[in-house]
Amino acid sequence: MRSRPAKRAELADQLHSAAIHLLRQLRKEDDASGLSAPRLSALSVVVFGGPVTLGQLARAEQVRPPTMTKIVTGLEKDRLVERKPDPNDRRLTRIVATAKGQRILIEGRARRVKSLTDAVEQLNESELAHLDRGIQIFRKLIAATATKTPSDAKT
Amino acid sequence: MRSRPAKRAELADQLHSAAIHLLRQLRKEDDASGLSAPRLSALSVVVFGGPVTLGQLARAEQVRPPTMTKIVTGLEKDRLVERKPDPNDRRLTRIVATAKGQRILIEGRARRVKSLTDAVEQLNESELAHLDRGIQIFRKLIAATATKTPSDAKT
DNA sequence: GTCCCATCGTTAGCCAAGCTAACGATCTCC
DNA sequence: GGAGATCGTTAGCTTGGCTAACGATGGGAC
Repeated sequence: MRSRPAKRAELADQLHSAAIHLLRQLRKEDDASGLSAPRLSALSVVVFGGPVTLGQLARAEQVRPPTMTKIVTGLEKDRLVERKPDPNDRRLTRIVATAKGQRILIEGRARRVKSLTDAVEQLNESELAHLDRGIQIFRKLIAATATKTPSDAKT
Repeated sequence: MRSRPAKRAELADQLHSAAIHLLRQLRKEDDASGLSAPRLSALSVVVFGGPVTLGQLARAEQVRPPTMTKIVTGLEKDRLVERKPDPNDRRLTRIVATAKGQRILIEGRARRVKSLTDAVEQLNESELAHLDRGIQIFRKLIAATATKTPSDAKT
C-alpha cells in the first residue's frame, strides 16, 4: 500500500485553498487595528529584525523595492517606524521601529489573529499536536517553494 | 506536563505568517496562467458549483457584490465565464463557465500550485501523514473563525 | 390594479498593494 | 577622477478590496 499518488496534489490544492480563505477571514479584523497583512508583516520584521535597510525588508517580504517603499511610507505616516539615513553609506535607508510601532505590533497582531487564536483554544491536546506538526511541514514546504526559483521555468 | 499556554497563540501566529508567505509565493506563478488567486477561486466555484448568481458567488467568496462584479467582468473579458440573465427573475445574473473556463481552471490551478505540489512530492510518508492531519485541523480552524462572526466585537 | 418596498447587480469613486521603467544620488573600483 | 554598480524613490499602471448611491425588477398590501 504505497502513498496514493493523487493524494499529494490534492493536499497541495487544499492547502492553497485553505490559505486563501484564512487570509480572507483575517482581513476582516484589519479594521480594528488599522494594520493590513503586509504592514503587519513588514512591521514584524522591523521590530524583531532590528534596523534593516529597505532593500533587505523588500527581500524579506518578497516584494519589489517600490512596493516596500509604499508600505514603509504608510507605516511612517502612522509613526510606527522611522527612516534613518545610514551614516556610512548614504544610499541606504535604515528602518527602525518606534516605541509605538513595537506596542502596536504586539496588540495588532494579537487582535488580527484573535479569532484564529480563539479557534486554536478550542482544540484538544491531540489536535494541537497534529496542528503543530502540520505547521512545521507547512513552513518547510514554503521554504522549498521559495528556493525552487518560481519563475525559472521561463528561463 | 500540560500544554504550554503560550504555545497556542504562537501556533496561530505561525499559521498566519505561513499563509501570508505561501500566497506571496504562489502569486508569482500567476504570470503564466494569467489567473490571480481571486479569479481562480471564483472560477472554481462557477465551474464546480454550476450556474450561480453573482450574489451567491460574492457570498461564497466572502466579498461584496461590487468586488465580485469586477472579478466576473475580468473573467468574462477572458471568455472564461458568461453572464446569462435569469428568465424567471430578471434581476438575477446567472454566471456559467465556458468550455475554455473549465479547461483553464484545471490547467491554471495545477500550474499555480505546481511549485507547492512539487514540494509536497518531496515529503516522505511520515511527513505526508502529518501534513494531512494538519490540514484537516487547519480547515476546521478556518470554519470556526468564519462562523465566529469576525466583526461582532464592535456590536 | 397600483403603489411601496425589498432585492439584485451595477456604477462611481476611493484606497492599498503589487508590478515595471526610469531616475537621482551615492559608492566603488580602476 | 570617471565609469559603472547599487539603492531608494517617483511615475504610472493593474487588480482587488470597500461604501454609497442608483436603476431595474419582483412581490405584497391595499
